[in-house]
Amino acid sequence: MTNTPEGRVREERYNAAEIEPRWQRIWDDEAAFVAPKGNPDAPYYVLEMFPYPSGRIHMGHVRNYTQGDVIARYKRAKGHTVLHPMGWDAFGMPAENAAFERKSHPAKWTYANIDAMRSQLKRLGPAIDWSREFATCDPSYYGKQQALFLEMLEAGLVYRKNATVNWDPVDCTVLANEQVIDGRGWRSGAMVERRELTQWFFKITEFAEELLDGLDDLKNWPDKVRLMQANWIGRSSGLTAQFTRTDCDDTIAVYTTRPDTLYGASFVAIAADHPLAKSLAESDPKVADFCKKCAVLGTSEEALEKTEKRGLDTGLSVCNPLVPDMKLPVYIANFVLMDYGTGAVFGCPAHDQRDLDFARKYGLNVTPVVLPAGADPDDVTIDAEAYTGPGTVFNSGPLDGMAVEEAKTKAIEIAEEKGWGAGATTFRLRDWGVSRQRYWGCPIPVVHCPTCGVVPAAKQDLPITLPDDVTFDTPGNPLDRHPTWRQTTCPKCGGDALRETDTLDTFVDSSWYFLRFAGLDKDAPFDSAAANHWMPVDQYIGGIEHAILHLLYARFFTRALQRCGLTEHSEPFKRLFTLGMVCHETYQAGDGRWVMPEEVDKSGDKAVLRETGEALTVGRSEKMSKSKKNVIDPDDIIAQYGADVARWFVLSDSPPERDFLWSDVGLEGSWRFIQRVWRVAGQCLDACSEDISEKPAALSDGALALHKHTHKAIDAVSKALEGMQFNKAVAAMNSFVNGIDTGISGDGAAWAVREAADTLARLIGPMAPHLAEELWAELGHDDRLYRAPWPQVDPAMLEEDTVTIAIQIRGKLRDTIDVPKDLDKALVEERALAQPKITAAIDGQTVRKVIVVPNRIVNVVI
RNA sequence: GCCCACGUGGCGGAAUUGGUAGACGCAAGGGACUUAAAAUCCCUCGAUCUUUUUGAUCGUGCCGGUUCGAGUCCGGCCGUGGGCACCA
Repeated sequence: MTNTPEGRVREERYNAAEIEPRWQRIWDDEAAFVAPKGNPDAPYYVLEMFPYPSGRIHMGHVRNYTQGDVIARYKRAKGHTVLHPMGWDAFGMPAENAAFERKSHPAKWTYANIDAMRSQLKRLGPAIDWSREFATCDPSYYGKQQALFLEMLEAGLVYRKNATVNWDPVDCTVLANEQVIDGRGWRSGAMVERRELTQWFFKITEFAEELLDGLDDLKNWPDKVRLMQANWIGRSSGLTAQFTRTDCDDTIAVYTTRPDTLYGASFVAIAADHPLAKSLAESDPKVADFCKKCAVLGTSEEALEKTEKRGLDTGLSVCNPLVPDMKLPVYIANFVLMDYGTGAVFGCPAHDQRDLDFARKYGLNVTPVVLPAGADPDDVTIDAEAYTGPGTVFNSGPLDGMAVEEAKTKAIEIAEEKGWGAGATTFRLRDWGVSRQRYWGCPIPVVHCPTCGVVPAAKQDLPITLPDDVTFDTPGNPLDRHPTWRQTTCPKCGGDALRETDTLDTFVDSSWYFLRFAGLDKDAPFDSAAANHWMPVDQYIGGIEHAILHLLYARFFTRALQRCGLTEHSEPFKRLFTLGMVCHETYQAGDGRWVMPEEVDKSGDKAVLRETGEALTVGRSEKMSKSKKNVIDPDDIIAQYGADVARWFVLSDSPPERDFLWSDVGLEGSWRFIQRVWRVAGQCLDACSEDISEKPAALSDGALALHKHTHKAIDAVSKALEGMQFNKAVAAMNSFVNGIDTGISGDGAAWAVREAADTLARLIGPMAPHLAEELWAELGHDDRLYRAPWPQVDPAMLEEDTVTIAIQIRGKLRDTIDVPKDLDKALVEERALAQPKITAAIDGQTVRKVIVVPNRIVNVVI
């Protein structure tokens, strides 16, 4: 028992239930984490991807927000002024589904979820600036988003065109890809059709080049994310060529990245929604039928690509423009995408696997035109595998003898000279369709006027708010059915007009929220000066599942708003860290229903339902999800062990970028560690001195050893936190605490113990902040730990004067020796070869070579 | 199908980025303390063989390669996960 400075009696155990809420109140009362207005020095913006308010916080959130919090607290200790806000990505389908299932309004459901999740989150004690909190479904947010939409419309970055959607013919509603299961609507079970609607698009393709080139400057993004984005944008260079029909003068524009293989062409294929296919379908029922079959797959690329490649011969043929006497049949094919290139391709089966499969299926020619190095031109056969490697072009008239790249350039040159084609750079990236036929989203601020056409809403009419009096008992968009909401007047002519009833894709909501956090403003979408000061986000943290879409859209939005003059930055996120997911095994009862882990009793590999003893099937560990009920509620853990134990645990085991396999047993270990810190700190309090300001002139061996131990811990923990290797920071803290010896004596012993205790509190501060503040107060500090600076390493204390060197013989470890650090290579070699185990192993054989790596290893080659 | 990752003891993982594989933790086993339990502390802990120790061989998903030396680099497989544009 130790008396604390405040006269309280120190408890035997760390009492989370008492200590944690107390510190949370103090932080709150002191507005500890509210970022200052104005332009503070050394700004640091930490942001975790904001959550969708699905109902309850799950361990994935705990992991994400704890990691962001460690960075926020660490950067503050390092002297930064930190902005660490929180909000809610609150529009989306689940709220409408809940409305449909429970007959409650999406807004009510969403705000109730936000309240529940906010209080759960606060129990973790995060250093968040709650004064900037907002939800994207607040009219004060989405109204500003409508203003941004109008800005972008004015800047020519928004337009309308037709696009295909999944149409459920029974429910008469548009379905998300997620709602299409095996080609059927999830509720009606009807076969889904593709249907064309006029929709709003953002011109992201106008930024394709700069979004691609900009990746090179994002040095602190994971390489894999940059690569995925580069592939997604997909720049390719090739040729757009006109293939003239043999029956008339019309041409079909074909895009290819392989103009070098034009002599190997054996067919032309067009998309089922190509204008030519559509016009053929009008007169030919066989074509119409085939096109209709192509349309039942839904709109996802995965579904299209996985389906069997099929084609229909239209009976038409075209001339190969490079080889005028070569006639090619024209097919309609289900694998050609209207959205990419020109919606038409030529097939060269010898050098493209998909084309080869197609040619084999429909009995088309296979003519090799690229010769691999060393192959015999008279003996080239293509069987089941197309040749896609480098080589020399042959069988190809003017291109003969050229290397592939050279032949591509030459073919484009000929096309441009003769006028039947032109070199073209194409992107895989498509414009971003943002229209959604749903209620729970941001209304698109335009008006349809019978006389003026599509007219932007007047800025003074914003926000255009969602009506509250809607019902979800019938499928489809309630805004369409609302008796009065649509009716308005045209901002241009003042006549009767109708509002747009589509709402914006929820990805729009999350494409600029970081700007509003930084420059929260009553009137503007964001205060540009404030946003420019905080932006770009210094550290962005979130799930790897957002590697492409969310991150690309946010990058696009930032550039688009820069063009509109609203921000000076072109990239939103300076440093990105992507997290793995939290997984748990699943439990399923005989009737197929899923069972929550808390209802299960497990012994070995067997699991039973606790209440009834019914046997359960144990499934593999996968991403925690509501649908499979394999979720752990953090509230139970916080109630039982406390927030710091929960935080410590999610930081401890897996490296953050890897998936985290949940296990309850690990929690006990974290609990023991927190208790251990409490006990060791208590021992320190008994043995330490009050005054730490002056380092004593002399230190006993024990004091010096502890002093060194402390500085090694500072070094290890700092490096781990800088690299976001929280599991390594935890390991370093374990070693530190294990090695704090309070039983030392002699010169400076009390000082060294005091230094260790202070350092202990500071180093665990970012990870276990409640415990750390409590220890800091116990140590008699007047000020708060959250305002205390990070400890500094004395580099001299990290030096060792001896090193252990491994001695290998032909790469196999035979012995180790301790030598003075930086000992001369020749001396190291001499000593190594003199070791009895080494002489015995060499056993008189000739030593051919000795490799000496300073301070590390000696390898003897015999 | 395409793009991107990942794969190390019973388990989570570490390995100074090509240099002693298994740090740290969990689980397990043994012991101390205790009337007992909890808590705490100490010891053992990749596999096989051998041995009192010493030691030997194998070992980082599989097959091959580069190197004095490979968990790390290269090529080819297998498996798992993420994304595929209307899930967020």
